[in-house]
Amino acid sequence: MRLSRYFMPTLRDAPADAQIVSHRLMLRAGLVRQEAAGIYAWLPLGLRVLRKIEQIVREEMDRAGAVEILMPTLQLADLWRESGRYDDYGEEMLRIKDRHERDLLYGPTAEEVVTDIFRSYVRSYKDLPKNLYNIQWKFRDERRPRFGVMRGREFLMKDAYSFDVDEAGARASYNRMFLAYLNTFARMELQAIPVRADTGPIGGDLSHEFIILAETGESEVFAHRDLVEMGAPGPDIDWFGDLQPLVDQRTRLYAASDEMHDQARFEAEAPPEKRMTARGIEVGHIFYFGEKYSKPMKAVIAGSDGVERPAQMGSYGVGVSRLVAAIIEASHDDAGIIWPESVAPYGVGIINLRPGDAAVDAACERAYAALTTAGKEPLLDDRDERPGAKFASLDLVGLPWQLIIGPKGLAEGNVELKRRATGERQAMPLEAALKVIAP
RNA sequence: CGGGGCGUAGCGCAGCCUGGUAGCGCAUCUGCUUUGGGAGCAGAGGGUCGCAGGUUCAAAUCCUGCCGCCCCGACCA
Repeated sequence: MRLSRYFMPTLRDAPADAQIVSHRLMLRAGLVRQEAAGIYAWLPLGLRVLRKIEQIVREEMDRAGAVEILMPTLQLADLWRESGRYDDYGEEMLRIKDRHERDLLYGPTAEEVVTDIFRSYVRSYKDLPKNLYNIQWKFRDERRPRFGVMRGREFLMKDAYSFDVDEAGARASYNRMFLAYLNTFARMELQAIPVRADTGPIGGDLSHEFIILAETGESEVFAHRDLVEMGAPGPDIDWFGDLQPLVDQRTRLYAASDEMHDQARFEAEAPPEKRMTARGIEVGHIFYFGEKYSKPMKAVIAGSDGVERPAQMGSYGVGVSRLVAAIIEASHDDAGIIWPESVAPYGVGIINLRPGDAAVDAACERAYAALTTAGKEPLLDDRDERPGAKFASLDLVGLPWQLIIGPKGLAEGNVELKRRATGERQAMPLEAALKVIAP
């Protein structure tokens, strides 16, 4: 993409409304524009990041055996009356009427819809397990939207729903999601800590929140340090084998968010040098909730004994749009965003320091063509701006590499290659720089 | 929803207390000079001062109501 033809409205000053760093940087870098409290338009750069995150989530869901569908944003109130949640959900649900005076709602989640789909087609234990997911916009009429897209009223969520014939199967489904989440966040270069979460009235120990570490996060986490260092299991595990040991390994170490924290247990279970207290952002939440929806909605499955029983269900959420902000919170500096390579909107910014200079233009075009061919998605800054302005706006939008091409360097046969994350710069011939970026 | 704050040009702000017909920086446009970390000079354009009432000879400024937005708290991907 050439900046001269692009739409990347960067701002020198962030609007006063934006308080936290990710919100300020998202507005300054031209990723989003606020339309109302908690409601945002996604601009080209922000949309590209959102799509890349979405794609990573999709790939890891697919790998773990989940199957993508797309459910509507508008849902029938009658379905929610069946589960009993229409009256329970409260003011956060955006309720609307169509022209026939029928009650609809803009979905805050999709347990009812997916259960309705499931029960329409699946009858036998032989068809299980199933895990259906979608990546769709959700609406919650938050009392207090805040922190930009971190807590919006409209947000993009990946929500998966597992169906199993019994609790053992449901636990296996839960484990797949548990490990898939660790892989998902690891691909975004985030350190995610699974912490035991409140399961509410369902009980049991099968609910975890995934907190990513960021100094500016809203919640405090207390965790055994080994948990962070253990990292993700990686893609090459036997997804339909016994995952329990891998999960146990990661759940027996102490980890709690502030509301679940027990200092005495923490001190008993983790030696002082292993106790880590940090700030974090919740980016995922998984639950096993059994028959909560399948029972009232009569999503029943015939077992091998021929007896019909409600399906055992779990649900698994990832805040896709929230992740955009969370990644920025976890990865930025005074100059702007530092995108992990996997979610960067473009792979490399080519800075033409002197548009109109034939040699510089030619070198930029050569780099642009080579990097495009190599799949590195270059963004060529060919605007008629001063060098300083280009450096500043490329630092702000945070592409992993900057390839700086100007007359002075070219006279010596060199371009300059800068790593955004470290600030490290190196002069070298263009061909060498291209090899570094696209080996 | 309770508490606090803020709405003046695209963005950041001053002016309001003490009413007299709107200003600064950045951005934008034109010209010239510049060009390796957000240039300099000269000129230009752009504002129903959130909205609606009221007080007054006169309202951005005072009063009332409403709307919007932000922050803290209680709740949440």
